[in-house]
Amino acid sequence: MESNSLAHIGKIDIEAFRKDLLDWFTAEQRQLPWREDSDPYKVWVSEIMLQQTRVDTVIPYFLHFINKFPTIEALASADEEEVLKAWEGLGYYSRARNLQSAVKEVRDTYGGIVPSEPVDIAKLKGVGPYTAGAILSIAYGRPEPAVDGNVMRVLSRILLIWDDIAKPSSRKIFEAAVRELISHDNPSYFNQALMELGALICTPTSPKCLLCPVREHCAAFHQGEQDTLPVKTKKKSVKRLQMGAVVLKTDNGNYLIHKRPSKGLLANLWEFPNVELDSFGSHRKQLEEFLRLEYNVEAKIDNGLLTKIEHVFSHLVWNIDVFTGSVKDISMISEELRAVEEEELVQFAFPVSHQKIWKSYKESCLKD
DNA sequence: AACACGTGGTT
DNA sequence: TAACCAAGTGT
Repeated sequence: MESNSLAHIGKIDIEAFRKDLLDWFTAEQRQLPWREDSDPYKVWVSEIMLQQTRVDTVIPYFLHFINKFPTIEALASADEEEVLKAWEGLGYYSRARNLQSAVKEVRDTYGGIVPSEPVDIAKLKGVGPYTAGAILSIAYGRPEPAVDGNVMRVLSRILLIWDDIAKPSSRKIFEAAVRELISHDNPSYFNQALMELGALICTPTSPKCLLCPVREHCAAFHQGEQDTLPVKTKKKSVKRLQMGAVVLKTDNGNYLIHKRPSKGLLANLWEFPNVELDSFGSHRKQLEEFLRLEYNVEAKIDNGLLTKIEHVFSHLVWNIDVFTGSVKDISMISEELRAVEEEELVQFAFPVSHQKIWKSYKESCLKD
């Protein structure tokens, strides 16, 4: 990390590198909804959505979200339920809650103007070093580094940096590199160009070096190391949990749904009642016991599985056995449970696995 | 520092 | 198909 991580930076013709990179971006950049103007709020929303998420996935969510919450004021005054519903299916739901929290902070503390000072913007919830640099450079033209996975991959190759990019401590090496390389005439294009190059040309596998506008500046290309960089250690394998879930119909035709806790996995999203199962005894009995003890609900679980659903997260996998069942008396229903009509379900934000549960349930109803 | 935190596309 | 990947942040 040390001083020799950036040994190759002195060998680059920085002026020529900037020009080649910016000329390429000017000619080849994709037309994306968040590139139509540099409204700091829209830049902000796009950057949060793009965290760990593909451009093609984000586009429809961004269009809908900006249409529904066009301004900081609109988002700040919205119900959290509405915001989560607009985020449904995007994943990493704390992004949505942190974004709304930070937007309220901007309304209340900064007069509704996204702060343009690094120390201020970095305080906002959900705005880390990358997002701060992205907003500052793209919306305000400040020469701040915006180092994401693309930038680390691209610069590890151009500058032949062998540090492990999976280590948090490596990011500052790349920030130091960007501070030396960045165009002060157009920091916005420079940062976006580095990311666009990573997305379109300098890809994780099979980089398209023969199409690369800066290959003559690239140490890895000259040394034939483009396929060995970046160095990135592997993460450990995920844990598997056996879950049981149940679509529970009340005697007056409503369905029981549960709101998840405000912290942790899928926070504040709604779901069908579910619990981790052990391998001893009947899954039906375990579910009935869980419903009685946890929610004070006396339920009859039907014989036979409705379906099995696999829900893959970054760090774990749920194998969900899905049942159907009925409840007679919900007078003593617990707080986090709601009995809602079928038509009302669309108002609630569900994780993808529970959307699949409902879809499967509706398909099974058609057969009767 | 290491791990939690979603989802869908690719290899 | 299991593993990996994609414009990271919070704790």
